[in-house]
Amino acid sequence: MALNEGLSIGALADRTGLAVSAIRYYEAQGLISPWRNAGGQRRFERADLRRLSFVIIAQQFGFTLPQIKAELDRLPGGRTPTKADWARISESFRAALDQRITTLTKLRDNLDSCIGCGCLSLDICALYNPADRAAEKGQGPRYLMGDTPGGS
Amino acid sequence: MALNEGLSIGALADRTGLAVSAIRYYEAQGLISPWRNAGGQRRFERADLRRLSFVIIAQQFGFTLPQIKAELDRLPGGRTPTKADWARISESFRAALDQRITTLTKLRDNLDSCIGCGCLSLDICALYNPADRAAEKGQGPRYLMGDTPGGS
DNA sequence: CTAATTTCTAAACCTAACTTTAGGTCAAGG
DNA sequence: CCTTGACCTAAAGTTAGGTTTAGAAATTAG
Repeated sequence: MALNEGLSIGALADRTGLAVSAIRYYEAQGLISPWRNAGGQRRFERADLRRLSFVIIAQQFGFTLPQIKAELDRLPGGRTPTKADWARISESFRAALDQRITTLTKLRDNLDSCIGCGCLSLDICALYNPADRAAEKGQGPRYLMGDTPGGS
Repeated sequence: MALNEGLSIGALADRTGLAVSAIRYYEAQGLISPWRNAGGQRRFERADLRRLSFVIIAQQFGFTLPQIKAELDRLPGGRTPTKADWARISESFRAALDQRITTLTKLRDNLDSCIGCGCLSLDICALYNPADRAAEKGQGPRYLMGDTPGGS
């Protein structure tokens, strides 16, 4: 191994725990931009490793890939997040998390007040909440347990 | 409208707020079993209305349709949930909710302890690699990360 | 009775985030 | 040199939870 040739995709997969196919997919989505060696194979730098860590973490917070890309793109000069950036981004994460926790807790409280009532009535049950459900339209899976974070 | 002919699918859609297509889909998934009139059209009873209410509520709790079906199927005699059943089922819901809240809260605490650290290091960041990442039931590998001590 | 709604079925389409497959190419070991 | 094994691309497949479409039959309104 010569100088600093960077990591191969397989090595990166080993270090991140991601599948090779997932890393290629992330590149296709514009989340990372590895360079290519003479033979056309991808080579990754430490910056890519960091960006991927960021992706993995942000996903746990429920952000979609476009949202994560937007966050990375918003960094001045398209940098990889530094300590200062991270502090700013954390605010957004924290807010999204807080909101999800609040939503779930409210749902649980409704459940508690409903245990034993057995009503399941469309008209009066607090658990049945047409107002919230009416909002969502369109195709695709309903992952509507609470809210999709992100925004702004 | 003669005697007790039951609701048409459109009427049921109006009462539940569900789309007609969704109701047909739920039937295809075995969540409800309406009868058919002479012309082959679906007719729904109040029991179906209740089952659908149950489905709607359970979905808000994040249960998948197969899980919901399992819950409905487990009722003695395939009944629609009554007050007593509901109390029992609520336990299960409550537990699932509690766990979800716990997970999110832990994630938030990790975030708090990480704000300002800016590490995003695969090896030491607490946000990266919560035990949950391996437990995700997605299609892909998503395996556990062993520590990768040592450099590139 | 006729026109306008509803409803019927089956199959195709939708999104998100990937994986799998097919058919080659590159790189490293013996 | 030859053979693995890792890598390449493009396209199609996967899962969840439905929606949309097309063409035909039933029901309802006037």
